[in-house]
Amino acid sequence: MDKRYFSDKVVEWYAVNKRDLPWRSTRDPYKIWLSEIILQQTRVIQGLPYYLKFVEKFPTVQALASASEQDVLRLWQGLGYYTRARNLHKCAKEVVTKYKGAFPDTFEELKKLPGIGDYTAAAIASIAYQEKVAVVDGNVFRVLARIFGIEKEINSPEGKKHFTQIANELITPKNPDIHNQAVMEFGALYCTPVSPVCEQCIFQPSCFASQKNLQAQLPVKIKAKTARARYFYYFVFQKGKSMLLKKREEKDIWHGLYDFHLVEKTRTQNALKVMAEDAWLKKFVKNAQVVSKKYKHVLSHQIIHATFIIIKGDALAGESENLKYYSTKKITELPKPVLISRFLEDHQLI
DNA sequence: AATCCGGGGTC
DNA sequence: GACCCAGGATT
Repeated sequence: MDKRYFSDKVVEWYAVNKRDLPWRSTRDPYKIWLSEIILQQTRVIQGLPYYLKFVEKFPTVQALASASEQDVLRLWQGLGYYTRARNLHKCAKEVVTKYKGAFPDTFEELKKLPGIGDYTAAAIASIAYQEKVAVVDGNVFRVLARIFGIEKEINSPEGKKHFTQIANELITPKNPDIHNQAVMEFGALYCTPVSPVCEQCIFQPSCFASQKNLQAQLPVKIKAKTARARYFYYFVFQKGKSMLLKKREEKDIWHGLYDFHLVEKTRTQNALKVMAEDAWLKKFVKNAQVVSKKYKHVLSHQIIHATFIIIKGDALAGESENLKYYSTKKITELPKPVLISRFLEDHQLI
């Protein structure tokens, strides 16, 4: 397919078919940045309520910068990839302190900020400042691979470089923002990962993948390794209307979020045996009233098998800095992994 | 260059 | 329940 034909047609298609989304009716770089961070690896339908919450609570970059990381994480709760939230906050603070509250207006300068990589820098530079730089996200990979029959792997450095070059050859000097959004929207609404709507697609007659029936084979990617299994034993100490919570500070999943005292094993074990083997926990075995409940939590690269053991009664004496009792009311205000939230709700503990 | 971070959707 | 999606940071 001719490149110019594609660019013209996809922009025409966008004018008619684009969704009406709140971040598309603003020129505020702050709101455009916020939407782009939220939409990383996240569908519009899932990210939209979070965007609205953030704009309402933090209408400006200054408001976000002066918030605590706790508040930002709590508002982010449930979205996943929590590094995005920590970098969001960090970035807001940098914009205020290093750029006097105004986002930098070039691709290269934007990339220096935390949480802003190639894709997000291109999105902000083009959408907020009309810089002629192509965005290359999952939608772009897919649309270009299928329509032009590009069989390079999208998750290799060479492949990524190749797609970036093609995307930048396609982009029109006039309205690069519209062109970028058009390709992504087309990928999100028509040229979808599974079951693309080729029958109604304007490019169907000249689409490489459609002609050769290779929609399911394109784009090509190196397949990921299988997830590793982890076994978490959570000990839920209840003292009246309080529970013992720990802030996760180690370099691992759920950094900065709160959960219970945790013992990790490499395989399934009896909960009481796990207790007996732990120097600190074993003294609670004899007077513990144990209520056990198992959960499985599937992440991209690991599978968490969690067993929750409730220990009732005023059992604990030694509270430490990152392990202490929180009232039921306070717990609702803390950022927690979904697994913990689900457990607390199931047992009506909050 | 390889690996780590999560949600939800699809079949 | 297995598989898919995929931007940025870290190592």
